[in-house]
Amino acid sequence: MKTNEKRSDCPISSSLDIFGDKWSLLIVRDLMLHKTRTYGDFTKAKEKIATNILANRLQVLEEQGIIIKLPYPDNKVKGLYKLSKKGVDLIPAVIEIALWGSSHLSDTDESSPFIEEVKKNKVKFLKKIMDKLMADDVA
Amino acid sequence: MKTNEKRSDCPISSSLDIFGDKWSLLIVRDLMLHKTRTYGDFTKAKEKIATNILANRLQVLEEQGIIIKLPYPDNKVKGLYKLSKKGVDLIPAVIEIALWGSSHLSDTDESSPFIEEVKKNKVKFLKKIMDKLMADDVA
DNA sequence: TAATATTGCTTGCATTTTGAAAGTAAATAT
DNA sequence: ATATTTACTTTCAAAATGCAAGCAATATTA
Repeated sequence: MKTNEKRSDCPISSSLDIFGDKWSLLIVRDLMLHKTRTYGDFTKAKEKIATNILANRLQVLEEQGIIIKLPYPDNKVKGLYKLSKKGVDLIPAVIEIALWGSSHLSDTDESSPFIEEVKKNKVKFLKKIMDKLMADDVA
Repeated sequence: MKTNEKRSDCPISSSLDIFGDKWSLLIVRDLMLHKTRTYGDFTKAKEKIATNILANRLQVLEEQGIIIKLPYPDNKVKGLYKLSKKGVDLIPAVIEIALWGSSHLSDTDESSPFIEEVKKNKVKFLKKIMDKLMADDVA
């Protein structure tokens, strides 16, 4: 993976240079909805990411300062991944993608609890979830 | 390209199944900023998309109902691509990505005229650009 | 304490996607 | 009538993806 090549100075293009793939934003999604996750938690997500891809995406997202890896309390094998401030700031984009999918794609999980809440009051939901994720010492 | 395989019922995952790559949203970007574009216009964008990839993405986006191909007036060779309603509805997501890139990535084109306008008043900008794109008979 | 299981990866290899370059057919311009 | 433009398609090498197995460092269980 060549993560250091920018195709242009366009902020959209440069963003997609980092997370323009089918997996990166799903990692952000899982961290957004669960606050922290271990490596094993990610592998248990229903989309079934391959472990080599997961390891690569976690590394890229960490290099880019979007996620942070912390030690797991009282366990030297496990690690805890969480969103950084830069990662939390990606949530509005992820939410817009979720809203689009939920209103334009069939057979998507419309009844997902967070989608309903977002539709009811997007600003309130965003504030709530971003505040929660930023609550503890985020870099 | 297998565009018909859904990894899960999650609206984020299903959205990324369609446009989770480095090019699709750049096509949406160009249509958002220029209203309509020909095939040749897309190839002239600064990111230099390969023509085989462009042809494939245009086909997928059309199949998915995100873009519409219209005949070019008085010319049987050219075509005109434009966003459908479903495509216009992707603009909020694209804008959030642009805002994120613009505030978190260095060397992005901060001074791009539309980014400044979005930062000044996002809701107003969105309304203006979406209204404009929806003005003429959008499917 | 010794054997077993868990965790977070890495490796090998086949398949799929991407990307650069060249090619092509239809239509338009000269 | 010839040259050029337009919108692709084809070819082939390189890179990314995905599946399965492997592995070393803990942690748990007997």
